[in-house]
Amino acid sequence: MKRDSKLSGILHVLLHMLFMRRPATSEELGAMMGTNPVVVRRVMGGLREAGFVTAARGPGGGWTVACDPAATTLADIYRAVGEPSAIALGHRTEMPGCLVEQAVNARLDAAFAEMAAVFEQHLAGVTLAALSDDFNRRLAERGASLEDQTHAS
Amino acid sequence: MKRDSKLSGILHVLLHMLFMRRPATSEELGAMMGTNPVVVRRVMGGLREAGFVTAARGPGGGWTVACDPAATTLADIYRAVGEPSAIALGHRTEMPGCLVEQAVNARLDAAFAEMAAVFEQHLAGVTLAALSDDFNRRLAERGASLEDQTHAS
DNA sequence: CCGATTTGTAACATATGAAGTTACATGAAA
DNA sequence: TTTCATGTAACTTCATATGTTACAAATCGG
Repeated sequence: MKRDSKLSGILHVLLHMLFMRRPATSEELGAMMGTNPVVVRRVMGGLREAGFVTAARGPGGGWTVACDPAATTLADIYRAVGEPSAIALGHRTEMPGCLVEQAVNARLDAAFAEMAAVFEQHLAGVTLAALSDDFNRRLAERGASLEDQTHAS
Repeated sequence: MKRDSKLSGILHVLLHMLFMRRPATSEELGAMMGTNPVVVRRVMGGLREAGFVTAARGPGGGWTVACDPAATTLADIYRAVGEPSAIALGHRTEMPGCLVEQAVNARLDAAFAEMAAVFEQHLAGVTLAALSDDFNRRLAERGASLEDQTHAS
């Protein structure tokens, strides 16, 4: 199955934005994510609607973080990007007239629901600030500077 | 994302096979699963290699369950069908030179690993016999007979 | 007002992978 | 030796995440 990488991608650019003092354009963020500016706008649009970022048009415009990183969890971001299904398995048929299929689906659904719950709980336990701390820890371990990470790399 | 339904499908036919006294052909199983006999052979092939079913060629041949349903768990079957990834989310890049991406990936990987573990544990706690019991319970609730479930339905 | 810059969005194109299909070889039973 | 069945390779189809093009709308500096 082709994996959805919206969450991964958007977290990446959000974290970069936390270290920038000025609005970031879709073009810049696209370069960071290795993708097209339009893709960035599409995904960031969800965050904008949810109020986690703001967008400004025109020269000097771009995207700005508009939430408290210590109060925003990965679960919030996950929902804002449309909560794409985290589960790659499914049923063969959704409307089984067959009782065998019903028995199978019921068990699998229970497992799927458990997975989804565990995932969201995990995300809810990690704030953007925590991610930012992770990053700073890695920087320190490497003895690298913030500027080294501005995605010439 | 297109969901992988091999586990769902194969459990369905396995359960049917438990209630049959004779080998089931790929054609019959395909009709039950609403798919092509070749697809059935492909997936059953994994179970055969793992020893959970046997296949016989020629007239009167077909597939036969060759394991103890009370000793075979859904986790066994899941592995036998190739353990397709249960997780629909992924990283944007796998080899990040960027420390931001590393920080993000590490957190997401932890969440994914937790999901996968929970899923396999859940599957490991359900035997084919338990599924069969589920089915019989549903039959009783409905007051239906076994024959009603032979997939004309 | 004008032109440059940037977001917003629709419409279309590409790529990936699960599932479906065709074709034919192999083996077993009557 | 014919018929029924699996075994498997090769190809097609379909869904959908992502990428691309095109252009409208808004904002800023002059």
